[in-house]
Amino acid sequence: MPERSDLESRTRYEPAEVEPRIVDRWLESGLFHPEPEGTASENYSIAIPPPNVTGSLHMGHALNGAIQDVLIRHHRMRGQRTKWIFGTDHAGIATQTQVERRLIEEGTSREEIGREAFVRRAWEWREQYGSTIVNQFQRLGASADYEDERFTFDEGYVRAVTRVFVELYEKGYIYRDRYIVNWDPGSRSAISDLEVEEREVDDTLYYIDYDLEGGGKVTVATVRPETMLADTAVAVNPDDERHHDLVGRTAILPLVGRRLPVIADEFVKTDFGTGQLKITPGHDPNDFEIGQRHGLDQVTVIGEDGRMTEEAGERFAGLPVLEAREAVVAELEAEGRIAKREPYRHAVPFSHRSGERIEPLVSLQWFMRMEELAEPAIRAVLDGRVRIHPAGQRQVYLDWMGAIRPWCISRQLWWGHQLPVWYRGEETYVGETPPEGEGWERDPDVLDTWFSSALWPFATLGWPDDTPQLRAFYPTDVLSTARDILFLWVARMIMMGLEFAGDVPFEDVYVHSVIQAPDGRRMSKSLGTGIDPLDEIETHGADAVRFGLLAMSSTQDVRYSAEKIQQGEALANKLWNASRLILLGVDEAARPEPRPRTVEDRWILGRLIDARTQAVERIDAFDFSRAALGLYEFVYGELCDWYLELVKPRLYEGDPDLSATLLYLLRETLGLAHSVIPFVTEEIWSYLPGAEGLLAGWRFVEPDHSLRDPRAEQEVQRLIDAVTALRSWRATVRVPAGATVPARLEADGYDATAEQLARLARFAFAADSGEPVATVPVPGGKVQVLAGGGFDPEEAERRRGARRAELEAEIARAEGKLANERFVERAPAHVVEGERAKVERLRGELEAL
RNA sequence: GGGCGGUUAGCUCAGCUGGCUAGAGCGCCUGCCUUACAAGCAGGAGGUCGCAGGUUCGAGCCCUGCACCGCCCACCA
Repeated sequence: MPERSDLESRTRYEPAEVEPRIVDRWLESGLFHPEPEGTASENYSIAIPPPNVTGSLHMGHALNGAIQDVLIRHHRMRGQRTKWIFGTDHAGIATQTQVERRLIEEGTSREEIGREAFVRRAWEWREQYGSTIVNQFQRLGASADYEDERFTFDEGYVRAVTRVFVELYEKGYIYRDRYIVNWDPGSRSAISDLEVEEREVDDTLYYIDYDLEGGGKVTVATVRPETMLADTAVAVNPDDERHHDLVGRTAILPLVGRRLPVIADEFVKTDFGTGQLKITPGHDPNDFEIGQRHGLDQVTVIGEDGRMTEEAGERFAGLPVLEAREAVVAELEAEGRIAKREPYRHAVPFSHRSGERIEPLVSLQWFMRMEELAEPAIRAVLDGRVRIHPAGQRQVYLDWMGAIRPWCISRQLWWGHQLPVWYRGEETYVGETPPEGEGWERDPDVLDTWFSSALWPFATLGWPDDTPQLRAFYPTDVLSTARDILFLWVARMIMMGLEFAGDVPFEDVYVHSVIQAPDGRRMSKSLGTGIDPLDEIETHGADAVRFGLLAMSSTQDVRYSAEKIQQGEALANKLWNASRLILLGVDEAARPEPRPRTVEDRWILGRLIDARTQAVERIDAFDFSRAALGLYEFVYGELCDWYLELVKPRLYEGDPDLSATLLYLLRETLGLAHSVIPFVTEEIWSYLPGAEGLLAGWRFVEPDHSLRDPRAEQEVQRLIDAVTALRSWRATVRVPAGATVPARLEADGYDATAEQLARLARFAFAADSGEPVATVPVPGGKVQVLAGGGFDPEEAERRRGARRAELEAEIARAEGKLANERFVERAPAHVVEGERAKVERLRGELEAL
């Protein structure tokens, strides 16, 4: 049990000491693991975007973790049965690449040790590193259901993946085809369009002459001369008058001698190059389609190993692509066929995974047709069953879904869900269990990682079985994620959820900011711009990092702000020290209970209700920045700066009602702040008299609106404004900080607060009728400063003059408005009224001066 | 090429459906070790809201054009 002496000695909150033991207490409590009872509509659930099993926490995880945890803790404290579905993704390419790298370091390779041994190594890798990211989420304070952790290779999960594949195959959506794909030489696998990124590259554009049969020539432009070996046609635009006569003729492919028909196709641009285009259906996606339109042959001269094939001819076979390019150019040069070369900068596809340049090639792969699944997923967003925030992302989703293309789902990897497909001669078998009979061979390919991820919200809950978990937590409530996987993952979850789980997978999609480096560049390890959230947690505390990230977050991308983290750190420390003041000062027997006795008591109870109401609204609206900053404002600007200062004398005297009120305020504030800064609030909770169990498991009660007292709130606001005015005056006229200023209060509305005003501003009010030496306007009147208080009369005069000028200018402005008939006529009454009231107020102040 | 978002204090950002003298944090200046916190407290300076037009009684906010910056999508070799 915490000791009072600890509170006395710990004048500074030390997150690094506190947070790890709080994590342990939470995990031991079982609070994060709900029993699957009730219905999904009454419960609250979120499925985490599963991090890569061997990954580690980056800033995006930290932000998204903070966001989801705020939602989860908030709803848990509002009394809902709450489940944060947690687990990890096998992350096909990423994990396989890491394991392969290790093998190469050991002087071997995946080919050398074979598939079985490789998969075993990958599992070992997972055993070794799989807990890292889990511990890191725990360190962040994420209150996920770790007792029910899922992995995309869990037995049940694999069953779900297989079931979905087989059903989609049986429906005819999944098919095998020979088609041009994005071949990633780095991972030696096909990848989907979404895993390709364009990068600007400096290339050379070569102009090559091809002879025409019967005389003449065509000149084609290309950045990849080596692919000419696979040309099967030359094309011109049908409307290009320069080349009309060429259509139907035959060109001779240099170095190879193949006869190439000259065809007409709309794709060819008349204003690029020569308007004559070499057609290479085997190695260019556009040419592939042109080839299909015209029934051209596909020749493959580049193999999956990135080297030229036998078909390239014996001079080139076996050469890596770049060497082949040089060799081809050299031979063309020797034949005098390079008409021109020019430097050329253009966008080229690269693998998002391996970073290598994509090699488009024709390959036999499994594809999934998407239109049928997209249609209901579009409708779900259009009719609001799924709401996407911010709204701009909704249109992006709809546009992409409306133009959806087939998805290449097979990957030539070993770490993944192997296709449930077997072949025997010409026969193909697809099923959840292996086929009967001899001689079947299983397709070696695995599924795109995103295929299994698409099932995450329901496969984690036990689908395809009808489980209590599914009934209690599907559909989930919110999916929070980064923009870059809106198509890759979110859209596919919606499609799969509707098709297989019979409902949308979540009702709200929150697309959060991308946190950029402080200089605006992308945060990345390779650029050296990455900031490790765990380092930040170590130095500033998880509360600070959570607060800072939430305060930074926005509907657009934001730069990482060290100041916001420090603001969070300051808030945690402030709350800790405010709690020390309260806990060390209250009666030992006191228990939390609102017992307002004074105007400031009534005022702060009203402020608390407002703070709480706003927090709920903001969190419900996914406005995390304002939720965090609003909390800061309440704790600093209202509770600490004013209320605690106001009640200190009563606290030192020992007022039992105040003790009860203070403990109540502290308890409610801890509850209010907990979802944002869970650690420091939990730590303080452990010292709070009358607090039972863990704050993480505490249930909010609805605010008691009968505690509101608008008049008291007004009086205290007036007091605050007056104190501020007097402090400002004494600072500018150089009253010594410790001095008390003798004065007479000539203002209304301070019956209950005059004493406080004098104390906080260090003035002494007397009924003295002496001649004032200076006047300070305060709301409702003025304070007449009497002789005896030392101040700088010149400064006082300067201040008075400056203020007078300000007031006159503002009064003139407002009166100008009011003199404008059209304003009085057309502006809403309350605006006009407000303007009149302003003039009156400012005139009052001017007169007081 | 198409689309989306941005440009507000020295820095990072708020500013909701147009309406008090445009705000916050940090930084800066001044003063205070006031028995919760000096990583604190109090006070202060600092902004022609990217540019040019327009609508309106009234524009940081709405409209048009322009200039930069960022992101997404897209099949010019």
